[in-house]
Order: sequence, then structure tokens, then C-alpha cells
Amino acid sequence: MRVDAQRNYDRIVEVAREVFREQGYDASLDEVAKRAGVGPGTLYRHFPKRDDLLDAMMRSWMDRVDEAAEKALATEGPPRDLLVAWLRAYVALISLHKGGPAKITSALDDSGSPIASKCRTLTGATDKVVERLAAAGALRPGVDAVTICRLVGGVAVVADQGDLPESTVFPLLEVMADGMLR
Amino acid sequence: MRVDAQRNYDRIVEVAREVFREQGYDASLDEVAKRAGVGPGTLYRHFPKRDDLLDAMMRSWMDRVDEAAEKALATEGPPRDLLVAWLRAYVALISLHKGGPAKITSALDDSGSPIASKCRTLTGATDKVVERLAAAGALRPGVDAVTICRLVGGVAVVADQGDLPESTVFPLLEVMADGMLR
DNA sequence: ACCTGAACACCGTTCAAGT
DNA sequence: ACCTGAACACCGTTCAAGT
Repeated sequence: MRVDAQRNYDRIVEVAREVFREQGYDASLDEVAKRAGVGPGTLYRHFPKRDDLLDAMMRSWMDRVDEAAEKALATEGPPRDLLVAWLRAYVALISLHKGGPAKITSALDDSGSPIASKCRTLTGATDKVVERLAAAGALRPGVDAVTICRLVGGVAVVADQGDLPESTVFPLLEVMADGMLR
Repeated sequence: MRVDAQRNYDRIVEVAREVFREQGYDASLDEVAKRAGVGPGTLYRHFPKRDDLLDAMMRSWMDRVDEAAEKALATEGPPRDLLVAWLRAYVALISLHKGGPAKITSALDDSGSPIASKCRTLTGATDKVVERLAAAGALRPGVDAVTICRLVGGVAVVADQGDLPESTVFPLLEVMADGMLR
């Protein structure tokens, strides 16, 4: 890749992170191109679909997912505390910008999605939590990582679209945790 | 209202139901106007905001909510069966067209929404179920009608956006039911 | 090879002109 | 009082012309 192309690519991703945080995942791509100082065609050359841009934005994000999982797994106390800690972290991780929870949770069932690898990171991290809970005999039978991701994803979508505060979201996670544990 | 105005109003609502069922809640309003044989201005005169059209479409729908609640309340067997029956009915009721679950669930927390009265019908019906469960001492403390609506709404949104089949959705509702009951 | 920006298509919304 | 449809604004997307 030519140096000016690389520079444009990086600037677009950087600006997109900024614009999406401000305006949500539905922000105008024209706006992103303008702020990055490139023509709209350049943006489309690098990112033919909106999701391709999201994919690039999420590259560094994957490390944070793994970190958060490690941290949750280090939680002291009963299995329920571990699960709740992960559920809270999960919601925070996928709620980086408005529309993110919906996008990510939809992609859970679409292996052809540009962000499919990001979803695998999420379900993989959740699976570590699941294994720990299963080893402790705390998990209700039939509850697997994808089930958990769908459920907590649903809560995150509702919280995102309704601008719910943590004080409203946390009790929802508690109810779900009770449903997941025996 | 003049008779031609009334006729246009009715045709728009009828056509909107059709178009939204086919294309989802994001369908073009221009398309609706064209099929109804009116100019776009006429549509906007009657329904200044998209949600106003949704509101009109949902008038007959409210009766169905009450019917479904009655039917669920008549369920024989343990409280859990009653709850699961209602959760399934709830998902079906708000999943009339693509985007509907998100719209309705978001409006739960927005009393100024044009469809706020529709939400009250939903939470009211859920409240009847809650009362029955509470009377049987089956409900986990802190779980109220709005909590339930948010949780099951989240599942409905995920199912809607990911085109999940019933065989995937029903287990999610079971997990949630377990979390709601003691 | 890459970039630019004009151009097109589509859609929501408004409003002056009609009946 | 109500309707029509042209007009405008905005945005996504493409592509011919440039470097």
C-alpha cells in the first residue's frame, strides 16, 4: 500500500471512531470523508461497505475484550458474581457507540458478516466464563455461550436505544444471571 | 373530516400495514403514498411523523394484546407455564413487522412517544400476568412488569434483527422465565 | 495505483398552486 | 379544507478524469 493511501486509511478509521462516538453508527459517511479530508470515493475504495469500516475500527477493541474476560475470570467469590461481572463488561464492550449493540448482536448469527471475527472473539471470551461456571456445576443445563451473548446482547440493544442508565440495566442483568444459573 | 380525507386516511393506513409487513418499519413513505394513490404531502398532512402512522396502524392491534393476555391467563398448570405462554405471545405481538420490536421497546421509556398508549397497553397486560404470579408467590422479588417488558423486548429485537427461528427464540425465553421466577 | 469531486439515485419534507 | 406534485435537502454510491 502506498504511503499516502496508508495515511488516508488511518485517518479515515481515526475520524470514523470519533464521528461514530458522537453521532452513532448511522452517521453520514460523507461527514467522515469530509473530516478526514478525503473524497467520498476514497472512503469507498478502502471500505466498500459500512461494516468494513466498523471492522477496521474494532481491531484494537478485540484486545480489550480479552482483557475484560481475564479480569472477570479473576473475580473472587461465588460463580454468580463472576457471571454478573462478565455480563456488565460485555454490555460496556459492545456499547461503544449508538447502534453498536444491534450491529454486533445481529452479526452473531451471520458468519458471512465483515465483523464475524469480532463476534467470535466475544463468544470465545464468553465461552471461557461458561467453562468456569460449568466446572463449578453452577450453570443451568442448555445454557451455552451463544445463548448468553444473545440474551445480554438484547439487553444492551434495549439499553442503547432507550438510553437507559446503569441503574436500570444492572437489575436486568441480575435477572438474566439468575436464569442462567441453577 | 371530509369524506375524501377520511378515505385517503384509511387507504394510507391500510397500505402502510401492507408495505411495512413486506419491507419492515423502515420502508419508504413515498412508496406508501404512491401505492395509496395520494401525493406525499397528503401523507404528511395526516401523519407528520413516521410514528404517527405506526400509531394509527396499531389501533386494532391493541385489542389483540388484551385477547392474548386473557388467553395466557387462562393457561392451566404451574405459574412457569403461564409466564412462558405470555412471553411467547408478547414476542409475537410486537414482531408484526421488521423494526417493530425495537420501536416499541424503545418507546417503553419515552412517555412522549406517539405510541406511548400502545406501550401502556402492553405493560398493563403484562402487569396482569405479574399480579397472578405474585399472588402465587412465584415471582422473584424486584421483578415488575416494565422489567419483564424490557427483557423480553430485548429478545424480540435480537430475534427480529437476526431473523432467528422460534426454535432459537423459545429457549431464550425459558432462561428469562427462570430468572424471573423464584 | 490512488485520489478527487461531479453526477446520479433515492428518499424525506415542504409549500405554492390548485380544487 | 384538502390535495397535488414540483422543488429542495441530504446522503449513499459510482465513475470519468486527473496525478
